[in-house]
Amino acid sequence: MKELAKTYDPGAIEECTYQKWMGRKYFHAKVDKTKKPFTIVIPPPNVTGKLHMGHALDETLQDILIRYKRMQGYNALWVPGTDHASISTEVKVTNQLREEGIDKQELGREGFLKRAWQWKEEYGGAIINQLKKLGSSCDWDRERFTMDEGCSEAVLEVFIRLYEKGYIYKGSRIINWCPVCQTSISDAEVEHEDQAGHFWYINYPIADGSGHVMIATTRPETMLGDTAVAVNPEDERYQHLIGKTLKLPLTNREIPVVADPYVDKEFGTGCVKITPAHDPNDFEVGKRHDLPKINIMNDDATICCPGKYEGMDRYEARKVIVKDLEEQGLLVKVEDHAHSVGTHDRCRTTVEPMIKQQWFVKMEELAKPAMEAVKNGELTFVPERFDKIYLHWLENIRDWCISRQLWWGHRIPAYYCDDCGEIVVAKEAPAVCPKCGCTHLTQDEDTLDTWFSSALWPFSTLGWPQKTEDLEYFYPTDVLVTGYDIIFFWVIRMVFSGYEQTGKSPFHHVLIHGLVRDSQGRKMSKSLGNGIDPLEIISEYGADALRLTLVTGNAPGNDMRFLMDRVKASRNFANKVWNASRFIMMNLGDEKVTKADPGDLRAEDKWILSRVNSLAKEVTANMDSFELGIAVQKIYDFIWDEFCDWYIEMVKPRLWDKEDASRTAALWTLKQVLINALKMLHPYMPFLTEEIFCNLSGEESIMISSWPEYQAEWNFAEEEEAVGIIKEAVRGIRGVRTDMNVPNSKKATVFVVSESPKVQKIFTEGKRFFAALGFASEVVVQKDKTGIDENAVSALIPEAAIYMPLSELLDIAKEKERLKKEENRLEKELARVNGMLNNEKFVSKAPASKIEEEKAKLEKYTQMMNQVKERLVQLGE
RNA sequence: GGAGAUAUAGCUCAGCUGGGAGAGCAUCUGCUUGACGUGUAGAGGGUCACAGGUUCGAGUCCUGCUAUCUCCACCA
Repeated sequence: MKELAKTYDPGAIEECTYQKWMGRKYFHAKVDKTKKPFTIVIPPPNVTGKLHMGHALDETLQDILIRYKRMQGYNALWVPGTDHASISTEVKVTNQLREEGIDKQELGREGFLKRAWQWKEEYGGAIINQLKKLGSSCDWDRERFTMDEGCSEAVLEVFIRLYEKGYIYKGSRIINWCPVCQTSISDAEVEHEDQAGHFWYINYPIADGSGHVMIATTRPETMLGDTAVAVNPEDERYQHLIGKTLKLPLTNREIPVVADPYVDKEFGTGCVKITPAHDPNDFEVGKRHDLPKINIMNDDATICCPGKYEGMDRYEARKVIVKDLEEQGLLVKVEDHAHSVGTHDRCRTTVEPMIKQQWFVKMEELAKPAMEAVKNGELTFVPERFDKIYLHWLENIRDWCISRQLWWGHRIPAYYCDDCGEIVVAKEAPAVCPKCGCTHLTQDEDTLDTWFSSALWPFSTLGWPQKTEDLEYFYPTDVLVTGYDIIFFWVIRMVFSGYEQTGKSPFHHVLIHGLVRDSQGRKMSKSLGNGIDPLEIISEYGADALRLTLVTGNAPGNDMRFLMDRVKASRNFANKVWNASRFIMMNLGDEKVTKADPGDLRAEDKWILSRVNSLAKEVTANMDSFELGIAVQKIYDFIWDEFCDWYIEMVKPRLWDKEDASRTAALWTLKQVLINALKMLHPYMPFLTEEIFCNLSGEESIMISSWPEYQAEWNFAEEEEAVGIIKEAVRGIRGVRTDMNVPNSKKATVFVVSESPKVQKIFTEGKRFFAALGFASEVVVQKDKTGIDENAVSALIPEAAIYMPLSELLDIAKEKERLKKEENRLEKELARVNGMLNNEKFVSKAPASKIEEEKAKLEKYTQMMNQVKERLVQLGE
């Protein structure tokens, strides 16, 4: 057994421990029908990504579950990988090219993709290595990428299947356009934010010269594309206008006044300009009234209408248009108006609704089984409240725009015949057009939304669409762990894709976590510069300390603040475990101590065995219901409080005494309990526990050892009670001594007075604890106060009265004060208990066990109260 | 406009299906006892936001209300 350092040094062991695990293939899982599988697929981080606290939390939770299940004997598989992250990566590569003075368009599609792959190979792996620093036990042999061969095949397969079933269609519809990224984006990618803006009131002249119609708009520039003005059909003010024609200012185009219930009579002027090509609502109104759709913008959001405004940016055009209207006397007034503006979540640019030919997934039918899954419990969210958010989104789902005007991604497998216009959707380019037989076919230029491929991740990574053994065995996966921020983007799309393609939910449970915020509760962000780098925390405090910090004291689904004080507390705990282990190993020396004679086990041994036993039961139950923070809190308290501060201290005298017949039993118990505690801690703190476990047990690895299970022979109720009483007594003695300012060096005889033979026995057997824990020189147990100095200091516990003849130190005033306080407390307790027991309704309605419990308390408090009163009388009160 | 979350000790937060208010940090007072001062022993500190209700009993369930945060939503 090697000498251990005085403090735990994570840096010294993490790297080589991880290498050991990798080398021995402990993370690797293969089909084994004799074992039950447990599968998690990683939410693939973007290849552009750098490990941040959100990842650290996400990976830690998954690793805890995987390690736990692996120890429980499951065939645990954690599939890792990365996401190609279409826009993010494309922007990165484009910028890199620009720095080299290369224009993306000039380079062309093929050249660009070559560079993008190079970029992916060079930088895309960084995050994978960072995940390893955390201790993640992913099966790296199975690492996948959303654009690798298998995932790409799955994408083609799904696209074609959905197309053939009519779920994917191409259509000219109004979509969200990002003028900077120059691509369409889905509704989910639009973030709405409130911005201060204006309301411009503008007069549109009636063509027959009979006056004006006043409209209000937040976007005057879009009037260039107006093709109507709408009023509510029931609006009495405007009945006479319906059907009339207006002269659209600045263009002199004539547009009709239409009646449409969409218009809110109360809002604005009750007259709404209709711009079908640049507003989703207007688009709908336009469809109902068969209005023309006039596109007024280029892809970069400059005006494309011929004339004065052509080429102006949309905001510049707005200014000029307002000025022109003012000059023509058509601008009535301007009001401040806050309104919600849609922005692109990647670049914050205000999106422009535009009509474009795009590919869509028809969602209505696909959403049904996804909703049903949650309703019938096939799929559960932890915590449950996310059910509602998920269902609400699905109930209101709209078709999913999946085409992107980007190069980096899965190219849409649609081919157009240049001659006859036929569309062919196929895995490979057809040689000839099936309709006209020509050979002039061109593939669609667009790529797919990056979430299209991640939607297939749980099964594409297991070999789908092939019917692989892996898929058969490991799918559906068990748990998906992710943040609430991507439920819409990802979770929902995986679920409906899973049902559609495999007939099953891709996972049974979704464990949702919140965001890791900074110490002030702000989001960690690049622009604020308040991000904390997990790798720095790991190098300073260790991966285990970081992991523990991230999962302690936080309920699922809630955001958490990242506090350095908590990291330090976690580090301290690691050190505590280290030192407790060091102490045990020092005492074990070269002894193996593989067994103990049960007859040699003392009360404290049985107590701690019993405690670790019930801990295993509780922790297992907590982990099974995903209460990972509660579970680790219990392990933490057990190790630090019960095991270190009590058990180890209690057992020290037996260890010092080499002649003690029960020394081996103590060593054996220390070892057993430590091993069990380490095993329970291992999913949380893998490196620390591995290092100690291997030194202590001589076994290969803790991560392949078995999870502690509750065992009936380690259930010692009697000893638990006895040690409980001893602990109370020790606490009482310590409390009194501190109160009286008695130095530890001042030993005293401890008299224990109890009438109960059972309690007398407990204290007689427990005498040895009082020397070390209660600074006793001698312990005398008796049934009354005979022979005890009147002026002895007292400590009263429910089962006994304890006296210490420290008369020279007895401060009567202080002792009285303490007793009064105790009397006070007891009075309250007694009042409460009596109140309950005297309440007829309580006695008749409460469960019998509860009544018994309260009766027992009454007895205990009464006994205690008598002692206190007696003592007060003794002190002349 | 809907929906959700949070409100518990000075700070950051736990508290599962209702049955005597908890942790870490901070504060105060002790301790050079042979694992650990990244330690140890003790102490102080809370009308569990507010108001009702259900119940023998509510931090926990219900209703309302206030504050803060978040998500969803096409009000020009």
